[in-house]
Amino acid sequence: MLLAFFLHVKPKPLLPFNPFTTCFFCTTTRTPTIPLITATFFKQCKTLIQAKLLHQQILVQGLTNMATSLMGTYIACKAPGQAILVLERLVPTYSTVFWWNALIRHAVHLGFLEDVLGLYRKMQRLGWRPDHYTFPFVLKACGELPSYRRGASVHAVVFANGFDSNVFICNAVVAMYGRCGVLDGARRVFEDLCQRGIGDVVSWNSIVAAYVQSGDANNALKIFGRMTADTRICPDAVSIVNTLPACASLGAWSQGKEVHGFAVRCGLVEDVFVGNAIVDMYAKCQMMDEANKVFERMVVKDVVSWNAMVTGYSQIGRFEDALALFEKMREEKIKLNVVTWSAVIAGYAQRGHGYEALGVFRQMRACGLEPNVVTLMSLLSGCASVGALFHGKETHCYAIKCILNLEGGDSGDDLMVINGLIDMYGKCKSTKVARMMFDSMAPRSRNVVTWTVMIGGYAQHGEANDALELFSKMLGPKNFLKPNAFTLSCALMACSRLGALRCGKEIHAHVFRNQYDSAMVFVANCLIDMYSKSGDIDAARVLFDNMRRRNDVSWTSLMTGYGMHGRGEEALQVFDEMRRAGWVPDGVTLVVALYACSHTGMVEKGIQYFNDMREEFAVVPGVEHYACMVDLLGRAGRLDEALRLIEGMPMEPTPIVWVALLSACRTHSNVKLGEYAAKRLSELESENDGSYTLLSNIYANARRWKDVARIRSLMKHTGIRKRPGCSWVQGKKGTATFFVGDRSHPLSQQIYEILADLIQRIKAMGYIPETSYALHDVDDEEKGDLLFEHSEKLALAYGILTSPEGAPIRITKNLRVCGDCHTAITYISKIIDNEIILRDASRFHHFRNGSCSCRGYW
DNA sequence: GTAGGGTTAG
Repeated sequence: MLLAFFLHVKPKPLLPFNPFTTCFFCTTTRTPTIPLITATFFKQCKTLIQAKLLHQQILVQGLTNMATSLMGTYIACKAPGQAILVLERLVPTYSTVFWWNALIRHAVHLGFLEDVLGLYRKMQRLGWRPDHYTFPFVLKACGELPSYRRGASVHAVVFANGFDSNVFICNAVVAMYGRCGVLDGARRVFEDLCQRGIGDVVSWNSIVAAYVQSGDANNALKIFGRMTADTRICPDAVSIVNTLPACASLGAWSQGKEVHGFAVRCGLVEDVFVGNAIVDMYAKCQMMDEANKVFERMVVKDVVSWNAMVTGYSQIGRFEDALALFEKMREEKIKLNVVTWSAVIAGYAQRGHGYEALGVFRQMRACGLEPNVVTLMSLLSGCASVGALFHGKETHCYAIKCILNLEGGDSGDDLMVINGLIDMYGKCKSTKVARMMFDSMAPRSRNVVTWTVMIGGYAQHGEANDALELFSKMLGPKNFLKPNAFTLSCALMACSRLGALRCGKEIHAHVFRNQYDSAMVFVANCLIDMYSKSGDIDAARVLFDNMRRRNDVSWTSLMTGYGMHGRGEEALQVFDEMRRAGWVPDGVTLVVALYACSHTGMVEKGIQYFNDMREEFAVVPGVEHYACMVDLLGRAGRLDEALRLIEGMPMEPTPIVWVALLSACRTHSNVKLGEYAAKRLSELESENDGSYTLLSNIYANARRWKDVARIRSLMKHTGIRKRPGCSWVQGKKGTATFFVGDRSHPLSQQIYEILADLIQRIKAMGYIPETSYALHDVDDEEKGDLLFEHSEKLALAYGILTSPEGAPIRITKNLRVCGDCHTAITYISKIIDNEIILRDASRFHHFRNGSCSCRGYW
């Protein structure tokens, strides 16, 4: 017998662990001995082969009393079939319900929940009746899966077999229903227990936990109240620990305080879990001083207590305190866990400090801790916030290594990480990679967030058409998923970018038909933005007036709309109303107010706001405010003042400031200052095609053709190409897009005919082409021809061709409108009936009867 | 029975 065993063992000496070869020789006599099988063997068994070796040895030695451990080992090696074989063959004579229960217990402990249910079914098929010991385990498995259907059938068996008098089992039923989210089921069983007077503290705790887990904090607190009033029941630590998160989620600090007091009276505060729950409750209610008081008094603290404090500080924006506490943890040699590190990483990420987040992540790795899903999610949002594509890719590698289940079958965590990755790639302007990930997913595994981050990625990076296409695909019959408020906001953002009024209105109708109460303010603000950026500021106003609830963004969005449409007085009226309504303008609101002033020529008013910012609004002027002021003074032709303002700035001017000055120089034909601004821009290494074009236009206007040529060759050398101007019109049959000299449209011939006719007619009215807007050193007549083919003129001709009489023609241009086109369109508006609404990169122009709403401040 | 995480606007 022994020899046979030797023969079996010997051929596999290379296994990393072999319980038998390691202790098979007596060290003194060098003779073979029979190994003593201990619990360690079972624990160390990690592979199926090792488990089978152990199995052999148990057979050889006839150690049937070790069958339970062996079954557990097989289950741990993911071989429940083998475990059942043990049950059926190894101990046929002993095979009783007891053994089945042992097996089921092992499977539950190891989390093999499907196997638990398989075993449960099989034992019944073989004629074994589950007993009082079986049911709690099986119910636990149903709850954790969760599977209401199977849970309910187990409940039926419990009921049919008269186990409903067993409190232990009934409590498990309550917990099972709770975990499956079937609250009325849980409640019925619980109330039944109470009525029969057999409910114990565990029953009460279970029903409270059920409500808390389902997010019904109100009912959880109600039941806790009933529990404290019931003299037969004495709440324990678990009751407290269950209830406090309910207070926290409601922000119900006063009820939390009562629970805290109750815990003190019952002497339960000494319990670390209770202490932690109290600290956490105060932290979540943003009462960090209270939290700190409890934390300081805690006799026993663990890493959870510290983490609750660190997270609390981080989440209310007291990140310095969070970091200080984090340092203290390290000083006091508290063993940091992955939660601690993740909290700090998330803190940095939330403040947009992606690189610091990465640094902390590296430290965490250096401590030998593996990131988990939460760490990676925080890290990804950090990378996304700063557009750190390279680090994002690095995180992607970690995700593949540590988390993503590459064998398919997306678990919830996988999906979350994939969504985070798509979001990161989208925000880092790698929409192509994002889309590849999106497309490579099984359609059914995508959820609303997956679609939203992809749509949002497109919308944020100027690929608004793709965003809307994807949005309509999402609603299509193949993948109908109900968009949530986030999705709608992203889609509306895309509409805003395109000026896609028709599509925006469809989304508005969808919002109207479906209830989006919880996030209505957010969505309504996006609608205001969409209407105003699509040219219908009055619709935006109606929407604003009808809002039941507003926030500061609502007000600012409306102001922005009025400002863009050149209705600066109304913008400032809204500003005043906003303040009268009790809202405190922030930095953004002031930028919008200044912007409204600058686009309407209210120079003095703007200067006044700017000077009063600190005292009246308690906002320290930032670079963006200075840029607005340079724009304001520049548009008004006060270029010297603008320059002086820049020179007096307390911070380094950013490119936007110089661009503002440069474009003012273009408008007011100031070559010298324009050259200076362009030089400063190039020092900041942020020359873009726009600044070259502006400078070139300035030279052309001064007829300095050599300089124009120089700029052109400079652009060639540096590889910077002028972004092609592009205009589009939203027609009934979709969008028609035009580039300069575009002849690709099917109606091209008619468009050019109409245009030629219009030009003839306005020339007769006194229009003179402003040739300085053409970027070519050719004679004036030819330049005039190039001007006539500008995209906005083509778009207008198409609009006239296709619009019904009297209907407004809405044109959008990706760059600022060309000065010559502006003049030409002003003339044209005199001879046609339609209002022309032109949106360019800077603002709206409403042309009607030979004048434009911008009154020259474009 | 306790802690941490994803998508939206001016």
